[in-house]
Amino acid sequence: MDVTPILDPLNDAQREAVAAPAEPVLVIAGAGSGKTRVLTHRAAWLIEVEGVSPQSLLAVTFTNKAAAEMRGRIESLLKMPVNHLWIGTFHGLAHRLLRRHWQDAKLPQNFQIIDSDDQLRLIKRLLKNLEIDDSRWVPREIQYFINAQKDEGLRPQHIDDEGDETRRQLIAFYQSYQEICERGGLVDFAELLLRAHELWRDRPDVLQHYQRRFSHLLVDEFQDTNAIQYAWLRMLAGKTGLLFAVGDDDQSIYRWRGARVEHIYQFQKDFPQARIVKLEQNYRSTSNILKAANAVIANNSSRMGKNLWTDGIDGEAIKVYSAFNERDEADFIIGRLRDWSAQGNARADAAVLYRSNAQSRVLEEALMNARIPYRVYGGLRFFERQEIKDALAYLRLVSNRDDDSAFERVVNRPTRGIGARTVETMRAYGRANATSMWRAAAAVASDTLAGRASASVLAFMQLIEGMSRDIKNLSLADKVDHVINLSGLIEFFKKEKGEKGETRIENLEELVSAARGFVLDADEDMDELDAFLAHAALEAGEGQADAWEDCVQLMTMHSAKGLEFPMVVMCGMEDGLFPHQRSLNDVHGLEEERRLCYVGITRAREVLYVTYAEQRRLHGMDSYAQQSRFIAELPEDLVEEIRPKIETSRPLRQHQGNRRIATSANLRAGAAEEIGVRLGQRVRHGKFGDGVILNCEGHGAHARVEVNFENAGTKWLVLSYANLDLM
DNA sequence: ATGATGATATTTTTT
DNA sequence: ATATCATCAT
Repeated sequence: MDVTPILDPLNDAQREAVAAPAEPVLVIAGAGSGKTRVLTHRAAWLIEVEGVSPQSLLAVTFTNKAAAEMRGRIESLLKMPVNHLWIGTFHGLAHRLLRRHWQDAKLPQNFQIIDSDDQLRLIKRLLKNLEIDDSRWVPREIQYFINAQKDEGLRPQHIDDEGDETRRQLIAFYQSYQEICERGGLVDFAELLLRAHELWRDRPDVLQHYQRRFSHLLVDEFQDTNAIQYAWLRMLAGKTGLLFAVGDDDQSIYRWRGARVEHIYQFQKDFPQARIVKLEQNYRSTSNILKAANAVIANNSSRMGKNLWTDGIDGEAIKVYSAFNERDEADFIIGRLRDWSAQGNARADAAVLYRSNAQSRVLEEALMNARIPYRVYGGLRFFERQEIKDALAYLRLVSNRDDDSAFERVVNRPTRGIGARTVETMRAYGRANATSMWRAAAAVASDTLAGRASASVLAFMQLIEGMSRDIKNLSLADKVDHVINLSGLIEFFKKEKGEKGETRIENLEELVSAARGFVLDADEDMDELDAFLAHAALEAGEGQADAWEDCVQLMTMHSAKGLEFPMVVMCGMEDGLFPHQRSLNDVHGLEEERRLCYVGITRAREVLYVTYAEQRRLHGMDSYAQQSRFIAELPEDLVEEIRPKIETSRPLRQHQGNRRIATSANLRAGAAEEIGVRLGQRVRHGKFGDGVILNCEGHGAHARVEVNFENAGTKWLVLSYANLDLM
């Protein structure tokens, strides 16, 4: 057996993990230390060297992208396709189990998956239906509560209300929500995991089957597992299963959605014989960047402890720029991006990272003005678009009439004379008789409802029944096409003003293509339409499937995790923004923000800029902030401060006399002359109108003037950007 | 059923 | 500043 291709490209630590004997292994893999490489080489090692059948391997990831990448890399290592190797997301694998054992899991065969948006709508409707004072309840919080309980593996009957009325009510909501889901055969994301766990818990025979089959479990991003995911893994591993988990406690940034780093410590308790391997050699960044990252993360108290190092070069210093305001910050970034391009680098190799999405706007405006192509990550994905979800809801209703979530979505979309009143009547009937909207509609249409409403409801029901009959023997794509055409959605969107409707119709056509390209997994014995609907829910598609152009990359630090760029700008580094205001108050929150900062820094390969604005317009208000405490945590000797401001405009100290003030005034006048304006000069601004120059500071591209506008008050403007007309 | 008006809140995101 | 949402008027 030639093990060279598997072991040769590895360093000692990586090799120790990959070639570990049959024992549980926990790999603490620092950023850029070759985590995916270890995972894929371990799989190859097991198959090729240990003779483990691919069928006995289960590899779990968090995202579809990671799953696809892992499969691709294992196949290229082994130089053969590994179809029987189960690689997937926790949710995807749980879904697979539930489809195979739908009866044991007490689900209808055609159960459907609802996404968080469907879930939220369901909860909003539930509140209406229960005639609850909805000013007291925020649907999002109820959703959060339900998911948090499910993530912990808890059913309503397991939860203690602790004598708290609010909590008691929340538990009641969970209960009612669950009843609606059960009735409609609906399964939300958290439910997939919980059900799969309960399936194994309640059916030892089923569990045993999988325990026997999967002798080796590989887990990616282990620090991101929530309680139910870890419980699921532990159950599957049983006494003899071998868990190989890879993660980084310092990159745990998803506590707010249930992830528990503590599982890394729990692992060592649950598997005391486990081998722990730390990967600390970094193959991504310059030494300076790594030193900075190490220094920042060292301020966290709860960590396993790890120090990244490289045998590469020191590289450039980390450049910190303090901007006057967010526009000046954006201008500075534009300048650096221009330099970057001018030095012959690809724009796509530069990324601008920010803490929250709202920050992208100013950057986008500046990039647009500067004619620099850019791409914003995140945003609406294909299967999440309204029109797509509308079409899918029709399909869901065709597949299962009791799907209330789908029913409510499309019953009056396009408008067909079934208004709020009529729907309310149906809801009331449904609630009173504990039945679905569809059955309620049937019952109500024949007696309770008035003529017009009744006719509309009957027409809707006939439409769905008709669709169901018509498409029975059609191919999947033709089914989708037919349902879209009969639904009336096309005409409905045609009436929409602007180009929006046009785009929506194009998207619906795209949905038909997606259906045409959909291939049902050969060893999955399930209805093709149901499989397609599940696929739509579990893989919402690309956020921005733009053609690959050479674009600057804009994204949040969260979405940057797992990526790397030769040049990185971390912007908006102000206390209150990053670390975020809502995380400032508790230690856990602050430490998570710091880990996020660590993630941001370690995205950079060669060049790292850190910027902040002293003044920022946020929520329509100007606010002043201190630079982020994380900036102060960067070692001084690694940092180069970029300070364009000149000292003349610094506030004068109390003890300074008139003479100094006069000098200062002269200096300002001189500075004004230098940048081509005169104090007291009248100017005109495109937006603020006419005004008078009161003051100025800085020079070159950073020169600013203070202008007193007749109608807009006093403002500081960056001269090179403000486009002032001198009068 | 649709549109205008005013109140409200505004991290992070995958499945 | 702005997006979302409920409420009220047309």
